[in-house]
Amino acid sequence: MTTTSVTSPAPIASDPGNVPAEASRPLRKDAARNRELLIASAREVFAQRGMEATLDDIARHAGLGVGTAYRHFANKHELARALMEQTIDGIVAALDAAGANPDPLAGLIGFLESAMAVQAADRGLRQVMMGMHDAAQMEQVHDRMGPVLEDLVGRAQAAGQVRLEVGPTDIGMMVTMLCTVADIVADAAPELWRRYLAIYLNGICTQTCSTDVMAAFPPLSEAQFRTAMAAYKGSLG
Amino acid sequence: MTTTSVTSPAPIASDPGNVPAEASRPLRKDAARNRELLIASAREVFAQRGMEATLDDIARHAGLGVGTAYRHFANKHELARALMEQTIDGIVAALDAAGANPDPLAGLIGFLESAMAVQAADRGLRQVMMGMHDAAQMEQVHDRMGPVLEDLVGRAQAAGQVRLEVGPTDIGMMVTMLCTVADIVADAAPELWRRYLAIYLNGICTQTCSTDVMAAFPPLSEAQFRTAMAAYKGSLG
DNA sequence: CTGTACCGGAGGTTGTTCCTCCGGTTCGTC
DNA sequence: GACGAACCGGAGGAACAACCTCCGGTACAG
Repeated sequence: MTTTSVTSPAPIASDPGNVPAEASRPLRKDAARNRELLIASAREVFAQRGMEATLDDIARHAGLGVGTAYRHFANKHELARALMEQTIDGIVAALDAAGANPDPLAGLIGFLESAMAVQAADRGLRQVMMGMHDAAQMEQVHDRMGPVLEDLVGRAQAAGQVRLEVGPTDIGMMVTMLCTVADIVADAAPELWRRYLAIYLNGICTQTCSTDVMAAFPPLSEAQFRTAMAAYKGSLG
Repeated sequence: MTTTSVTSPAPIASDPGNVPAEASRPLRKDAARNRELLIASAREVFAQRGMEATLDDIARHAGLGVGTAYRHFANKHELARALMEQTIDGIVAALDAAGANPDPLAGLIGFLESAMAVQAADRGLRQVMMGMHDAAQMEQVHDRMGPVLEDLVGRAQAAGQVRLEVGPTDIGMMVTMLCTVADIVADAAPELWRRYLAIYLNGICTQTCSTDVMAAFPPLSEAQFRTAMAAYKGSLG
């Protein structure tokens, strides 16, 4: 879509190039420092607490006052959007790389693993990818990933690696489901999504495999499961 | 929902027996009628909009004033809890029945299908089962279902029907994931959870199957997927 | 017909989120 | 080293939402 003019190569993070309407004078030293602090803080806070975090939260976490935060960013959405864009670009790039893999299933699995690893560590990102926060940004993701994914699945099927009943949106739905797992066990077992990815892949592939993954990431115990589900309480929304 | 008569012979629905501290006189005719209206309305509203519905909403949906609602029920939680309890009792009963099935896998699958069918139609219930609303009630569910599920999975493994790496909490996690799907496609394809249940079963069973289910419930088209994800926006929390 | 139980919904209370405002501080320049 | 512009901080107000109460008016039971 319209590449946001908000940012340059090293987007938001680096320099005073992102006031759009004005060739601004260089930020004063303290202002520049605080801007960086805010961006770093935002990254952490959004990753940890998700999009419902407040600009107030971000400011406080950066050790700054609220006013300072609002002077630098009109609102949290502007900030969040720019931050997410960077991360999503990385995921899309990973998919493009996967699309070039001569072994389509290996490419697909590799992509899923890297994309999920990023999402497992970032609750804000999960919310964007699951459509729970910014619809426009999610659309953009689908625009860029849809065709590549379709091609990859098609080729994996042609190669006899993936069952013929499977469709491209099954992959999207799988990612969404795995994000739910990642949300639930973010604290207890941050890599448990790998187990359920393995099971699901088992379900859509022609050959059974992944016994080793399932051994490496065993199921939650009954007690762990209960604790995790209870903690999930307010986790979304 | 179903058009069943509101006056079921079940707990909360029937009569003035649930004012605890007082052997109350029978409700006046209009009061009794309104009480039933409120209960029916609550069932619909919670199922459709989930637990974040307000007693105000329920009253309005019943065509009554807010005051009337608050006179009958101290708050929405009291009402919700009683309502959910009935539904959950049904699910637990289904599990107990499944536990008695001589074919453990058939029992397990039958239970999952019936439990998911109920949850797919009731967003409020999904929230309770996923721990997003009432922790105590969820605990109760786990207490009653945990042992039966464990036994069922164990027997299915002993019979060589389910892979040995699988644990009982995998079933719980699977249900949770399927609830996410049900949430997303509640409007677009209310039975699509069956497809993903089939895929997961494929992933945890020793034998591949379910080709027919996957054909009967095909994947969303790209366009459907996008629409559903976009609509999911505020669906949770 | 009369008194009591019940109805309705305006509006108060509390809690949350977002943002603004301005006295005081720091920076960079002369 | 001193002055003005740019910046900081956080109290607090505006906007919103959820929840519940109150009381004038209405419908039922005897």
